Amino acid sequence: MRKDAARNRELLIDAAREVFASRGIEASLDEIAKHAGLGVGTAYRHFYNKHELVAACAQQALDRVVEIAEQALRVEDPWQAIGGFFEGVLRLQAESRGLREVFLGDYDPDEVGQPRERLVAALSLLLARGQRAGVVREDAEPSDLGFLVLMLCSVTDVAGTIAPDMWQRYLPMVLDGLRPGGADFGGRALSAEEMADAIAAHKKELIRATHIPRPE
Amino acid sequence: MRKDAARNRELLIDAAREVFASRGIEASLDEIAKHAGLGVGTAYRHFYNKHELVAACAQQALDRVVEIAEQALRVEDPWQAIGGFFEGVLRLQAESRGLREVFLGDYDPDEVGQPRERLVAALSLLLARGQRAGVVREDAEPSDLGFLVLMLCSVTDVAGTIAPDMWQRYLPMVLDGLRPGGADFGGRALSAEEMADAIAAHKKELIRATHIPRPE
Amino acid sequence: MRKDAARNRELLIDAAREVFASRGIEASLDEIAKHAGLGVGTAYRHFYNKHELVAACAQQALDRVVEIAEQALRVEDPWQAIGGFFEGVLRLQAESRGLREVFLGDYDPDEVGQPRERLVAALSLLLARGQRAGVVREDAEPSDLGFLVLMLCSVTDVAGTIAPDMWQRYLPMVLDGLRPGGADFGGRALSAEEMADAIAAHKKELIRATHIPRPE
Amino acid sequence: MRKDAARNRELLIDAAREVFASRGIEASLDEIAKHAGLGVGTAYRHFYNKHELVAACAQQALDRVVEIAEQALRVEDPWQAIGGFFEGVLRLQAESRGLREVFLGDYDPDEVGQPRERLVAALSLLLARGQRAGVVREDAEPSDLGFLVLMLCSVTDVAGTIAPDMWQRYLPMVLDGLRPGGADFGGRALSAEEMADAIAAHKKELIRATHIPRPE
DNA sequence: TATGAATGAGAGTTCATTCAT
DNA sequence: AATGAATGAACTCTCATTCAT
Repeated sequence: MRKDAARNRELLIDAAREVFASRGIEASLDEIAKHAGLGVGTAYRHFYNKHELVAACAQQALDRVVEIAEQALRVEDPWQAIGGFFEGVLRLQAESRGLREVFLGDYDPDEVGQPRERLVAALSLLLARGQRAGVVREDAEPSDLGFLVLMLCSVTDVAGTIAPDMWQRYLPMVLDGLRPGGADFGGRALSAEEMADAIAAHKKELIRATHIPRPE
Repeated sequence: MRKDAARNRELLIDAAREVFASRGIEASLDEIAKHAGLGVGTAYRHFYNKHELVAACAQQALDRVVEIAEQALRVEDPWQAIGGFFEGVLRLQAESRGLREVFLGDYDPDEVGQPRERLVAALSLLLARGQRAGVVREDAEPSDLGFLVLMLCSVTDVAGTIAPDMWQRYLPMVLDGLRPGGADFGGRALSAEEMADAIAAHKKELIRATHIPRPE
Repeated sequence: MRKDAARNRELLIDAAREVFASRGIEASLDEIAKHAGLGVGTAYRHFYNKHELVAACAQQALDRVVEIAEQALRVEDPWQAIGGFFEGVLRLQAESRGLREVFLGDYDPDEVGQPRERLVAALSLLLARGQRAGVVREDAEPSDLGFLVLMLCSVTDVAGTIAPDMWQRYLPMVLDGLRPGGADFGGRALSAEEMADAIAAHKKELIRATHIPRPE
Repeated sequence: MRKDAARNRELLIDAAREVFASRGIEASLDEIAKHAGLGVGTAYRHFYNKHELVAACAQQALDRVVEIAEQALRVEDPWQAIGGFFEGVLRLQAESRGLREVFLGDYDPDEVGQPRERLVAALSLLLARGQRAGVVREDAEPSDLGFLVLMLCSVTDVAGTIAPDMWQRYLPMVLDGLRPGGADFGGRALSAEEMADAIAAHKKELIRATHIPRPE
């Protein structure tokens, strides 16, 4: 029984991801449930409201990014590890359009705590290793990795079906910017907390697409 | 009366920009009209449907970007001209959040022909001047300017209210990438037509939020 | 000035008839006014509301039927006069579809008094002449002429574009029914007043399509 | 639940018939749903749009007419069978005003195929029996039965509440017209297909009141 | 527990009518 | 007197959410 419930939850999240990708985030729950081969009612047994389903998708996306970051940590060469992280995320983004939208809007910072911390930890390590090895500039910070990968994501997002690999054109430039001797940064970086705040703020915008917060 | 009508059209577009910025693109026409101090019916006298109002906002945004590009052309120094263009666009984006969303979705390529051509023309000139002066790498293309500015826009978009000037941190890196001797590009650039296509395709995604094309 | 006003009134009624015929009675006043080459405001100078414009069309239709009846009276032969009346009305109906709808809904018995009386008078005379000449059965009444012509109108109405002359198939039968020795009538006839009442009642149904009676 | 759903479907059709009868076909779905004691949403669960609800009413009306025709076939005497058919339909029409409007506009010839065929079959049989027995003229055709009953319906339609039985006055005349030796027909009859076409064309007029076809 | 029917608020859109010019 | 812009109530339809089965 428990197994079935868990299975249905997965089915719903997967269906949601697919339907959101093709129909946009304003797809109806009816359609998602049907796509999952379940009734709407079942969706409401697993998620308090549409918003929570979206959040679960975001969670899943975040999980995959964390995985990519942790995999990168297993790469011996510190510089290749960083490159691998970028490529991994971008490839994910290219295949599941809208990931960025969903990823950024991770919807409930309070509930996503742990994976986020794991992400920050992984990125910090990735960066520190590079800096220790002298292949990454000293003034780079973990949040820079976040913003730089985001920048490339937005290229993919717009280039879309026409040229889903467009990010590859700008990747060397971005990586080059991380090297020691790269152009001076034009301002200070965001701390991990600030970045979390920024994302949380940005999420509000996206959340409006799903409106209706918890009651009470 | 004509004057009042024109005034109301402006009022509506302004209201739409503001409401879209704060409530997202799925804000209702009722709300926009109210914000403009007008009745819904009036909105429909001026715009065939919601989609057309969004398109008008996009048009306006595009116009402003074109202006910025043309202003940049009047700057003597070719390199400063390019930097000025980047700064101008980013500053605009920072002040009117959501510009990117609306700008990219300029909604009817067929109807926006002329401004877009003016934009491409201006960017091409900007680039050519830089290349002739030897301050811009030879293999850069107009579409690169577009994507690079977009990348910085996305930073602003996410950093939002927390750090609306975050783009400044990455601007030097991006500009550095345009210099001769910058890191090799990782793939070919998009031609102006391809970029237009990509944007047009991307727009479809956004258009789903507004759907309902002209009838007949 | 007076001339212009009268001219515009005619223009509007004509436009209304045409637009109602092609677009149905739910056509908008805007469209009718545009078709007449005038502004909506002008329509409201001439007609208190949409309902009154419809009523004016009905009035005009009634006038034309009265004319047909009075023309028939000028035909020497009493039987041919009656046949001529039927043919005249049906031909009118065939060419301007929807006449029946508009005609029946003559909308304000109080205001249409005179033409209706002229119609009843003409029909009574038509009938009496036939009865006096012995070519029409004695128990026929003026309202019978009305219903019989209506029956044929409904055939035209449905046969529509496919076979606008379908009424001709059943005309002999109907006329035969008016002859002395025709099949016995199955019930009593309506008096002129009753028929007026029936039409007035029926009109209410049609009026609902135009709703909104005078205020107060 | 299935039972409840079916019940609600019936409730909606019944409510629609009643509301259409009293308020006209342009009654709002809100009103119909309320009359049925249901929410609008429920109406839309059962019928894709207003048009389909009207079509369902038409379907029901057609079904009842088919029943009447098939009942008539069970009457021994061929002539009385025909008279019974006329009386049955007219009585139905008298009690549910607007039947004619809704009946004629049976809205989707493709989907109503079977009942229509059953009707044509029944009418053909009715007629053939009469002709074989020598009580119906040889040149009468099934479509004649349709038009003749329609003619009487229009009388009822107009006479309305004032004299709902007015059709009885003209029934003998009409039946007499079907007898051998009745007045010559004034033109050819419509074939079953042509009549279907005429009705389908007429329906377009009515459909305008309901517009908006299925999407895609 | 799963289902899908029911609900109703809310969105986009139209149009009779009013009124400033 | 004529115009057409402005208004807002009303209509059709959608969809997140609830609830009977």
